[in-house]
Amino acid sequence: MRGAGGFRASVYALVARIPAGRVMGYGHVAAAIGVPGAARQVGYALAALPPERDDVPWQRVVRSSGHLAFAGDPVRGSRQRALLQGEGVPFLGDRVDMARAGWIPDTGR
DNA sequence: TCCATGACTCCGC
DNA sequence: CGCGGAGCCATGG
Repeated sequence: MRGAGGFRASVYALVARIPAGRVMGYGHVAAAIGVPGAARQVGYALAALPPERDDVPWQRVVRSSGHLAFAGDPVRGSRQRALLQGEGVPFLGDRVDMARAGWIPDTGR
């Protein structure tokens, strides 16, 4: 899992650890699994996320700026925002309040 | 093994 | 503060 022969597996495992009401940036996730700069691959991994992995809260992964990845998508975009708000994620207009909703694995907070 | 793609990020204007 | 371009790295054909 983590690291060897499973970049995507590491992403799924970490995203699955994100508690409700919290979010992480793509770059943060990549760095957390040991591959800083691979933010695009995190999104790519979630894009390839199979239906079986419905246990992975992909909606809790947003951009470093706090804006949603699907901001321009009227279908998935609105759904992601609805899911996050339903979990109690603080929003600042159209973007997430990373200062409060941002979650770091090691801190456990 | 090489080439093309992409749910991103940083930097400059 | 918004827009555009270049850089990055893993995955699939």
